[in-house]
Amino acid sequence: MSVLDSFDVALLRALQENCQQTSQQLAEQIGLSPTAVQRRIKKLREQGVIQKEVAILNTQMLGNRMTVIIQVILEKGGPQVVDAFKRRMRKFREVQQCYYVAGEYDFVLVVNVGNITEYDILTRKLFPEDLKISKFYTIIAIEAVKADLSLPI
Amino acid sequence: MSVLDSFDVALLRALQENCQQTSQQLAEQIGLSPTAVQRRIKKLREQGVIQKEVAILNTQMLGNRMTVIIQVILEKGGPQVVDAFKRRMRKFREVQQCYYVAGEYDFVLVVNVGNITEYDILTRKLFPEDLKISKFYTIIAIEAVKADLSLPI
DNA sequence: ATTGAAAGATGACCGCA
DNA sequence: TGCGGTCATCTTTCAAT
Repeated sequence: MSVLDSFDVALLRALQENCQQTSQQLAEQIGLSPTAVQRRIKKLREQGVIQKEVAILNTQMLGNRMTVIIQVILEKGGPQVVDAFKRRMRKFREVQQCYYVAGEYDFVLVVNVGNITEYDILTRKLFPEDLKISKFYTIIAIEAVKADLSLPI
Repeated sequence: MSVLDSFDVALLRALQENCQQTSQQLAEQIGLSPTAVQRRIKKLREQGVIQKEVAILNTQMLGNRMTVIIQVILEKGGPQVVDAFKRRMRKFREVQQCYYVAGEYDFVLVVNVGNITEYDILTRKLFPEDLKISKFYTIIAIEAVKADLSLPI
């Protein structure tokens, strides 16, 4: 993995804002030729620095969906319990984010569901009896003031 | 705002995975002609259903950055305090996500910084004396097991 | 849904450090 | 050798039918 120069950083910043810009537009912004921009994008994709390029949808336009934050404490029990939990979380499309955290809780989840009924159904599937969940706390989001994943590089 | 049919939903699902697919690729997946796909994408963008299209970067490839979750309690004091806080959070690139929440806390933030020193500097800027912050609790993420914003539609 | 014109991406080639 | 620039070609988009 080669090191990123200032052109790469400028390019990544621009692509985090909008990845549909033409190489010409990007080229003007960062001061390079369109072809050089393309070559760099290709490389950054291959290296995995650019993980994916995705559409961000407007939650408010898709029925009043709700976001909840769930803090989870697992019953004490080795890394295999933790790993099983991680694998489980990755499977559920409703679990947008899952952080393995230090401190009082073991995991913090950001979950998106259509309504409170779906929330209830989901938690039963996420945390079945046989899974070693000790306790979980739910925080309901009233408003997503800001929601992106861009890195402040 | 017109209602979404099953083609739109299929299209949105695909674009949440990868927004760089050609209209031909998308057309094959959802069973429509490339032109129809283009028209629908155009409309969904104009309507704002597709909010933006962005590159997701690999945190691990950009120096060992850290994610922290911060729970904030404001001092009691009308909507103008809440609004001022929201406006402030939107300004900071390090604040990836900010949820206004119900319950014990007023806000939950997901913050990304380069290291613990940057975290310290940031919190001083995020929560200056004059702002009505009563208390904040920080949770350090050991690992981002999953991090996306795609909606489970 | 098909078609044709315009725009953009991709690859080959040259030059420079 | 690695990287940037230009040019030619192929692909994709987009609007009109």
